[in-house]
Amino acid sequence: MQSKAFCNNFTNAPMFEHLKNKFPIEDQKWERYINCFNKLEVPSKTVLLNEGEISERIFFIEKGCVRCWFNRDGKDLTLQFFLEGGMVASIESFRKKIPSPVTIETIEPSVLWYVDKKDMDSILTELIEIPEIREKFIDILFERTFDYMKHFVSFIKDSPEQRYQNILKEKPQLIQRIPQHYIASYLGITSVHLSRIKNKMLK
Amino acid sequence: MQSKAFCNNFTNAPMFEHLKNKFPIEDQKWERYINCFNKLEVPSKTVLLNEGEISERIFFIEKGCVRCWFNRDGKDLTLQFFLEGGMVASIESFRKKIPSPVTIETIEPSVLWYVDKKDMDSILTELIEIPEIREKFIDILFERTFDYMKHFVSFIKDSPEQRYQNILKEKPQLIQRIPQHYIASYLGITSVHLSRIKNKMLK
DNA sequence: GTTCGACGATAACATTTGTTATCAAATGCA
DNA sequence: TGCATTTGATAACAAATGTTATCGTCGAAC
Repeated sequence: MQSKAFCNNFTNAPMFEHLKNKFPIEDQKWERYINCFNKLEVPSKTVLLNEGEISERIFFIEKGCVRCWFNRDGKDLTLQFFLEGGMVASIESFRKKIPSPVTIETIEPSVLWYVDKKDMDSILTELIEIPEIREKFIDILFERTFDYMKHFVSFIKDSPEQRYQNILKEKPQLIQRIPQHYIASYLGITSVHLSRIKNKMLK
Repeated sequence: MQSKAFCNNFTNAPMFEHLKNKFPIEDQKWERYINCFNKLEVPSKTVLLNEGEISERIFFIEKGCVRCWFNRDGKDLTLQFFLEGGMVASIESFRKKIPSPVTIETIEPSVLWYVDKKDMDSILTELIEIPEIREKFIDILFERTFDYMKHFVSFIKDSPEQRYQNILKEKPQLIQRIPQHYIASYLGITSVHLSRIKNKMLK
């Protein structure tokens, strides 16, 4: 009884509307899967995974913002941001059970749902047999890879100023919501230099 | 008759020993697949795919060395090198039938085998149904992604000098075989700067 | 053998970017 | 409200890296 109420509660969350649209799977299966999702409401600066730990959970973001970063000689280097609708884990650590190269941390008060690795593995094992879903997963994998490549290529072909303008054009929500020193770290420059760039762009 | 001789000829190539070890598939299937491979012997500086073209072939390297690069304001930016045993295509272009962001070019006289996209697609469609092979493909996909991430992370966390030393340690064959200005372009610096780095390291 | 082009080293100078320090404004919290 | 912390701007100086030009060597093509 309690489990059923639990389940209905989850089913109504916006997160699942989003997922159900993305993965059209029979309702019956969804009910089973939804029991593997755990809600987490956390304040800003909550660490979801520490650099060096092994990733045991994958997080789905219903509300808020998450940052992946690592430490290098005391400096804070940002690899990625995730917003509403995003799915985040240290995928290398999650897949290969090796220590995570990155820390995953909220930068806004956030509403998250997580799935434990063992649950996620069994869901995936089941779903991968369905050709349409399999195709979708492979697509997602490719898209992730292409995204990394794109970000990487932008590092070697564009100046920091151009990279900033790319973000302004393609992901303006990031500029609006994320503190500037994190943006600078994401662009691979110091916050002082980003200040200079913004100043120069005004003139 | 001719087709059979052709096939036997191919079967003996070192390339296929390598592939057969990597993908243990029944001999019968291999015979069919091997007919889709076409041998290509080319001199240095042969363009296999031009920036802007749509990738229609995937190349397997039996002997030689291949470079992926693109042009930015007349400058030559290198993304990757491939040596013997490597498999190269503009994967984004190959998968999505979009113009390739990179040029693919030999930098040594090379012996290659290529497979046309339509053949590769049908081979993959067949093989993806075999769970072990499917797992292997997904592994390969992940590994590619992790490689890109690693290379990318090294760009944001290491100095050019450290990146050069990483290559010296991890891929010394590249330093030995590849002209220095291509190495510089791969490291994201000018050849002048790489000269300075080497000079500094001597002292 | 001669010539031409590719490759690599080096120097002088220019530009970009980082470092450190200081201050002002905004924000969260008691 | 008021204080502490975070965030962002700016200046002065230092270090890293690019640009351009010159020169020497080596190997391939004629």
